[in-house]
Amino acid sequence: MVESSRKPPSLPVNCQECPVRGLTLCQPLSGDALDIVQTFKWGDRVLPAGSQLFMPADTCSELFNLLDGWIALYRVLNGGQNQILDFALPGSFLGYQPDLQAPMLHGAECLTDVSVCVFPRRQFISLIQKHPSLAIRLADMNAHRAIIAHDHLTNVGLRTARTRIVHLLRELCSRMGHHQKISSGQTIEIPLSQRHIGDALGLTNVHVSQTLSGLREKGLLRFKKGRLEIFDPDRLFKAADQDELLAV
Amino acid sequence: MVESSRKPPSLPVNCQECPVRGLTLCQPLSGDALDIVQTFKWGDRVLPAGSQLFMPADTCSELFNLLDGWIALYRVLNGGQNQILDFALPGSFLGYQPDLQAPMLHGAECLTDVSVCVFPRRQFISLIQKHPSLAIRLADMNAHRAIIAHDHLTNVGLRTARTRIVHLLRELCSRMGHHQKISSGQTIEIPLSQRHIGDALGLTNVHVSQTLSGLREKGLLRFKKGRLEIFDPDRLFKAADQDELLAV
DNA sequence: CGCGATTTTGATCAATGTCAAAGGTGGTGG
DNA sequence: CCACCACCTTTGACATTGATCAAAATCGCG
Repeated sequence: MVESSRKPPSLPVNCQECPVRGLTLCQPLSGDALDIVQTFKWGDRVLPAGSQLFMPADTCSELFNLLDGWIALYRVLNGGQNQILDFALPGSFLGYQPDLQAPMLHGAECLTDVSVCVFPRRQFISLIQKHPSLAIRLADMNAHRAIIAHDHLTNVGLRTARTRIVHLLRELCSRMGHHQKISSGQTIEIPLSQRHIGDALGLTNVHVSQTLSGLREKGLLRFKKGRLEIFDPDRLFKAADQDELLAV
Repeated sequence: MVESSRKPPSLPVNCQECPVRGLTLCQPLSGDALDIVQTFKWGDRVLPAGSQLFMPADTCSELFNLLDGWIALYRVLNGGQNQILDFALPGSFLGYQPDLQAPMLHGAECLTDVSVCVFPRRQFISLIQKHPSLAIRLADMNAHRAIIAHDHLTNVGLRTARTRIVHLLRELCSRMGHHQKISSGQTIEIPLSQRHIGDALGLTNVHVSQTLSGLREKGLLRFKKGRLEIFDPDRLFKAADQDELLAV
């Protein structure tokens, strides 16, 4: 399931012309410091849709900057149930946890073909020690992850299936850069299956399907094969903002 | 609702004898650097149970180290619904978000009498720029917050009311330092009302009450007036670990 | 003693899960 | 080109969880 519109950057990637410079960890670095990071990084890697960048409980010797593609971060319980914690978009910094030696607490599954830039885990602490602006940037990115997790938690804890789905889709649109008004009938590529949506929101795929049908029949949106079409953004998002007022 | 066993530290607090040194942001600092932080901090503050350290949308000129007491971090939706995002225990660093000038995204309500150590927000960035170990510590604490949020999300997204409650209580016990085996009949102070539990887990207070009754009738635990009594820790936690096997 | 907040209980209802089956879709190999 | 297969989506019937509403009981506190 590769998106036609997505063209992977040519590898290896030079930091100076990194396609996600302004979004990543490296964002605060000036020209010289960027060169240092350039020598620090191990290289780049491409993975096909459906593969795993790392799995829960892996001991991982690398850290990653997501250059291109979508990745789902998830946990699994003993019972086999799956919770998607977050969707990582280009610019995300992946694999960092407080204890860098500890096994990973979550997995990372590629939703599309993906390319990443690879850092060695070992020397990472000394790198950010030498570049305090990186450490601060890292603190900010982690704080941002916590905020996104809190959004997500609020969505799952407080809202009904219908508004959960609408809020998730809106957040993804906004994180893709569609902040400005979405025009009626606009279509946006969101490379998720209904199962992914359900796993993110604590719903079954069946119920997601039924709920999406309802939204489609009301003329609000259509979600088909990774393609989101928004018919009535005003009504849709105003209702979602006033929360819970998407009633019948 | 003040806990009898809790005695607030005498104020003002000297950093060298800080009661939560090893847990806070300041943990990596040596003697000299600690003195610098000592001069940096504005002072200490005591708040009564039920008061708000800050509220959602506040523009806040301070940052806080929680010295003593419990605080609930929460969000509210337009509809007035309340989601508790996390419970802050002594050592938590409160108020940091990526944009330090932006209005707070969540509120902080004191669950007990509380004492905090207060930092000025303005010069905070320059402080951590001068002390990279602080920046790294901050990154770690933020990563840890994200992990806790992911635990919480998984709990709410995947589990049934009964296991949600058990897992929450266990996590709180563990964060209070009761890692080691909990003995049968042991009682632990958890200063929450059933409403708080519900607000954290996306359940109504009514359903929390009914579920706790069920657990009590099964001889597993009792939760009464902020006092958790665990009768059968083995059965309780083994079942909770195998997830969902707390059936009837 | 009396008041407000919290907890308990019971009855009913709505939202969501579970199960089962059928239809779509894309990919693969003959 | 077709046949087949795996996975995803849709639909319907039914079961279950948890919400809602209401009222009584309990607790903390002045």
